[in-house]
Amino acid sequence: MVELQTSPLDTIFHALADSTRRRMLSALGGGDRTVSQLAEPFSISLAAASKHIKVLEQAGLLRREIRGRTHVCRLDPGPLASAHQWLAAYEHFWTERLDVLERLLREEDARPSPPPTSLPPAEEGDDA
Amino acid sequence: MVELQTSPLDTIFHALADSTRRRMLSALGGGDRTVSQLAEPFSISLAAASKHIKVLEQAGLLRREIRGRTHVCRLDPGPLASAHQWLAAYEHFWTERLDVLERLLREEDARPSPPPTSLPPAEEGDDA
DNA sequence: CTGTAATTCAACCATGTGGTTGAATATGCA
DNA sequence: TGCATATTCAACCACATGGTTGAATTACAG
Repeated sequence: MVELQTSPLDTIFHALADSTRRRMLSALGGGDRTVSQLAEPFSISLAAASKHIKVLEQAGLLRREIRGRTHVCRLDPGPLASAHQWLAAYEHFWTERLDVLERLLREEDARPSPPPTSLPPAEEGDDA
Repeated sequence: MVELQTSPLDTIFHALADSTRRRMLSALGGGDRTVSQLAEPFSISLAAASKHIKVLEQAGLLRREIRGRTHVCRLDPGPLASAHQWLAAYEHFWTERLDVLERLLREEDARPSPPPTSLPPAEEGDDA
């Protein structure tokens, strides 16, 4: 496939698509953690945990400060904000449910094919 | 690996971790679309597009109504709301940046290892 | 120096992913 | 009936993913 164009959002969402990594982020939400501390709750090898941490790091969700022989990891919320922002574009779809119903009832006649409403930050500029 | 426990959030974030699928969601934001309509902007086979749509469907992001020989797809924003909500737990990390700085400056002495603050909807109950 | 602790690296494995192509399955239309 | 349209299915391929184990690297401690 060779995937020549991987957008930041691809990487961020992929990093979030694993519950081990999400729980690591949760832990980091409580403060800085070393690699071993992040790995501790899971019954996987340190090497496996190290790979997960690298995925988070490459998604920009985690900054690493090497202090002697231990690596201290800190949450970087920036990419989470990006993801949150992307999702926010769809917010009205789940918040204005009753509103939509109301609007439908208010309309004089039903349009057979409604003109595309289109999202503000979407279509081509989706990954920008 | 056999992945015996896949959480909904795993599936949702995985579905979002592909720009083709995100752009399909964008299109659906503008109204219902058939499979061919969703596939049209992309230079991939219909079979490949069909697979993407199935991923979105299994994540619950898309509902399909079979109308004769065409499948009409509709955006289901529910799972987007879940993802948005999960991210919202981290919102203060990117909104209260200056606040944190201020708090640090206000503190009398630096604690060497700060007591874990812990996130409200996180840790074990991350996927619930 | 020597041992141990923290972490990564490298090689390997099973399975998943995203793509292809060609055939199958309906459905609509003349 | 017969053909075109819309979509999926099945088999295949290259590569990614998440896990393992064992060795390498680096730093602290006696």
